[in-house]
This record gives sequence, C-alpha cells and structure tokens, in this order.
Amino acid sequence: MAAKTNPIPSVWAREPREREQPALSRAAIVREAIVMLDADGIEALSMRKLGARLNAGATSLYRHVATKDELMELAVDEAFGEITVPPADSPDWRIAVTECAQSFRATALRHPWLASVLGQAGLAYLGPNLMAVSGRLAELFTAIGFPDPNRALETVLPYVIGMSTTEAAWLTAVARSGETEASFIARLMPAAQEAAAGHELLADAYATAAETHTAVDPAQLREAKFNYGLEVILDGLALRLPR
Amino acid sequence: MAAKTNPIPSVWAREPREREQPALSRAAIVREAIVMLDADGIEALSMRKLGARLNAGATSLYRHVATKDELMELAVDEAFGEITVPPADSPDWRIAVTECAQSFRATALRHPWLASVLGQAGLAYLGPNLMAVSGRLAELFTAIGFPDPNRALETVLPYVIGMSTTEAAWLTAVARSGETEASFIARLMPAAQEAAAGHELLADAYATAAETHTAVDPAQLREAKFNYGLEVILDGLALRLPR
DNA sequence: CCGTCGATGCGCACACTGTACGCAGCGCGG
DNA sequence: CCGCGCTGCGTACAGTGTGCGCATCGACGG
Repeated sequence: MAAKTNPIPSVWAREPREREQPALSRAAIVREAIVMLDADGIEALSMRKLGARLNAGATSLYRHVATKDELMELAVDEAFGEITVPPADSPDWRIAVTECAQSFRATALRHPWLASVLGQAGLAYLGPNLMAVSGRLAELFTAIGFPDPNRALETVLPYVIGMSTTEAAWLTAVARSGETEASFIARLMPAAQEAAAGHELLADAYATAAETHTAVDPAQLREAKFNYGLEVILDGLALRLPR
Repeated sequence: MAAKTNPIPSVWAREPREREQPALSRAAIVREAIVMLDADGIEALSMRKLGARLNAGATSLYRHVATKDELMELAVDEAFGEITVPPADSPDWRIAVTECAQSFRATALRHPWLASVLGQAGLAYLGPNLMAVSGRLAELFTAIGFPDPNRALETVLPYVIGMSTTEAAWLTAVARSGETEASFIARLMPAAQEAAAGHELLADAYATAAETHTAVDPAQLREAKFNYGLEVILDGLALRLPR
C-alpha cells in the first residue's frame, strides 16, 4: 500500500508482486467469454480480446482450454445450465411442457449466440448441463404417458429450437442495426414490400405486419406467436395420449 | 497454337491472350461458392480459395460482390431456389404441406451450411427466391382455409427449420469425423451413455438408440422422425380448420 | 486508324485471427 | 536448500477479409 500511495518511479521500489486477480481458471474464462458473447455477439469474441479482459495474454488461455471450439462448447453447456425443466410429477403436463419450452426460449434470447453455435455444431455436445436437461426432459415426457416419449419430445424440441434460433437471429440483426426493434421494422418493411412485388398476399402480409407492429410491442407479438405454435403442437400430442 | 507447341521462352513470342474462361460473373461466383460450401463446409470457404477455383485472384471477386456476407446471402437465396411449394389449389392440404416441408428438409440436407447461415442471420434476407417461396407458402396456407394462415405457417416453419438445421448440423459433425453415420454413432454412444450416468432414462435411451441404429439405416430413422413430428403438428392444425 | 474511357482483374498491404513453441517466474515436495 | 511442475507470456506463422491503386482490355467517337 505504501508503495502505491508513494509512486517512486523505479522498478526496484515496487511491491514484490500483486496477485490481485483470482488468477486464470477455466470457470473464470468461460464466464467472461459468455459476458463478451452476450454483449457483442459471436464474431466479436477473439482469444486476444478475451485474454485482455482477464488481464492476461491471449495464449495464456490455452493452459485451461484446448481450443476456441472447446471454449464455445463449454459456454454452450454453461448456458444450458440456465434452462429449467419442471419435475416429472407435475400435475398438469401442458403447463409443465410450456414452462420448459419458455425457459429454453428465454435462455436462447438472453444468449443469442447460442443460435449460431447450435446451427454449426448441433446437439452433439455431451456437457453435464446439457445431459441434465436432456435427462429431465426424458423423465418428464415419460411420466406424461406418451406411447413414445422420445418421439413426442423430438417433436416439441425442434419447434422450440427453430423458433428460438430464428428469433435470436432476428434480434441479432436488430442489435447490429443499432435501432430499436420497432424502428428497425419500420425501416425494413417498405423494402420487404418492394421485394414482395408480384406476390400479392405476401406484400399484404408485410403491410399489415408493419401496422400491427407500430401498435403493439414487437416482443409481445413474438411471445404470442411462440405460444400459439406451442399450443398447436401440444394439441397434436394430446391426441396421442392414451385416455 | 504454334506458340504453344513451340514454347519459345520469350515474353514477346507468346499468344496475344487467352480469354478461355467465360470471365468472372456474379452468377458464376455464387455457383462455385455453393459447390465449395457443399463439398467442404462453411469454414473451408475463403475468398482466396474461391478465387483460385475460378482462375482469379481473391480480390477480383469484389468487382462482382460487395462483401463475403453478401456472397453468402446470394448463396442462401440460390439454395432457396431449390425448394418447391405445391400450388395453392392442391386437393389434399396435408399432402401439400408435407411435400414442401420435405422439400425444405431435403434442401437443407443437401446444403448443410444453410443451417449455420440461418442460425446467424435468420430469415431477414429479401432475395427473390426466398420471396417466391414465402409468397407461395402464404398462398397455400391461405387457400387451405386456416382462420389465421400466418400463425399456421409460423408453426410449421419453425419445426421444419429446427429439425432440418439440427439434422444438418449432425450430418456436418458426421462428415467431419470422416466415418459413416452408423460407425460414428457406434463410437459416440458409449461416450454418451457414460456422460448420461446418473440419468437412468437417458442412458437407457442412448443404449436402445445404439441398438436400433445398427439394425436400421440411420437416414431412414431420421426421415421417419421428421415425418412423425410433422404429422403431430398437422393434427394440431387440423383442429383449427373450420369444418 | 488512333485516342480515350469505363470496366475488369490483380498485386500489395493492413489489421486481425487461432494457436504452436519455448522461455521465465512462481509455489511446493524432497 | 535444490529442483520441478504449473502457470503465464512474447514471439511467430499461416491464414483471413478487404481497401487501394495500377495494368490491361474491348469498345467507341473522331
């Protein structure tokens, strides 16, 4: 402390060494990577910038992480840890499935880079959090009583993934534009209508979309859309439940 | 020709110039880019390699394409041109929807890089082919008679996108391994079972999956899974059709 | 036939990426 | 006390997208 308040400009007078940071660790690296990914998107994450953020050189990270791909894998699993799946003995199965679907969607929207990574790597990862989510989903869908729980799960999940990643990609585009979602839509729709020239119905759809989006919060519209599709699928699944 | 069979080592004796290639053009660039993407995946495409493939320097491409992102956008639209949508007056709406869903899936599996691009950029593109597909889909779903055709479409489409991109990502991982899909599964499943330790149901699912996959062609299993989920959704949508 | 001009291709250069390698310092066991 | 393994870092290399200015070409007006 003395040396700090009395800054003698000599290399010899400094304190022996300041191990201020809790050093580098795999957990700290992954945590900071997620912060950067959330803030600036996937293409803004580089090992050098990440190292700098941790008061470390770029190549120091490689003591704790084999490769950047592995780091992304760890980040994905970490994000999956935020997904909640209701217990298998939930009283109302539709509410239970809806809850975990919404949890998945919320996680994907909180971490829009997930969409990119899943598009490239799929679900071949085997991290503990991903396994936990898969396991709990299997339990839930089995307990519901579907004749083929896996098939049922593999109907809902693609829908949730598809909708969430599409939404996330959209939000990424919005974020890159620097505008609010509403103003981005307002700017995009005329171009869309022009591009849709020759496809009457489509142009009309864009026109009415532009109107509704100025009246209603776009985020609410997206959520309603998500829930509508989910209800459709749950109806379809209900037909397959033994009575 | 004389100069070629008689190679005088002089700059002055050579033929005036051979404009053998039909030169560079936006269409040729996009076409060759798709060939490379299909063959070696998305991370193998670089402007330099693409230029070399066209007997051109890397930066020559920029006379016809503003940026690599724009090139990808063009490639995506080109791929969307392969998707077929049945006419709006199809007799059986379930068959019609199934056909275009399968067409979408087939296209995504033929061009697995589509999954990556859609995950990053979403459907905000406005290319002519994408507009044409959207337009025909709108017509089809309107003609079917849903009370809210857009909502119906936006239920099926995310499912198709989610399942197709997941499958494409999986196939990409398989391709990177250099093995056949069956042997890749055989090698992966033990690891998956180990990772699923503590989640009984999941481990069991992996075990039975490993067995069935050795008995049945994995590609057929994937197709059946896709069709099952699609049927579920169509059942859910049918409930919303006015009788 | 010549001069000019716009379009096209290309070499160079810059900033940046992931990551392999070998060295320097630390804390700890013998 | 010595040595050793673990950790961080500096350097370096191959490769990326792309801006810039020059060389070359076909076509066209005089």
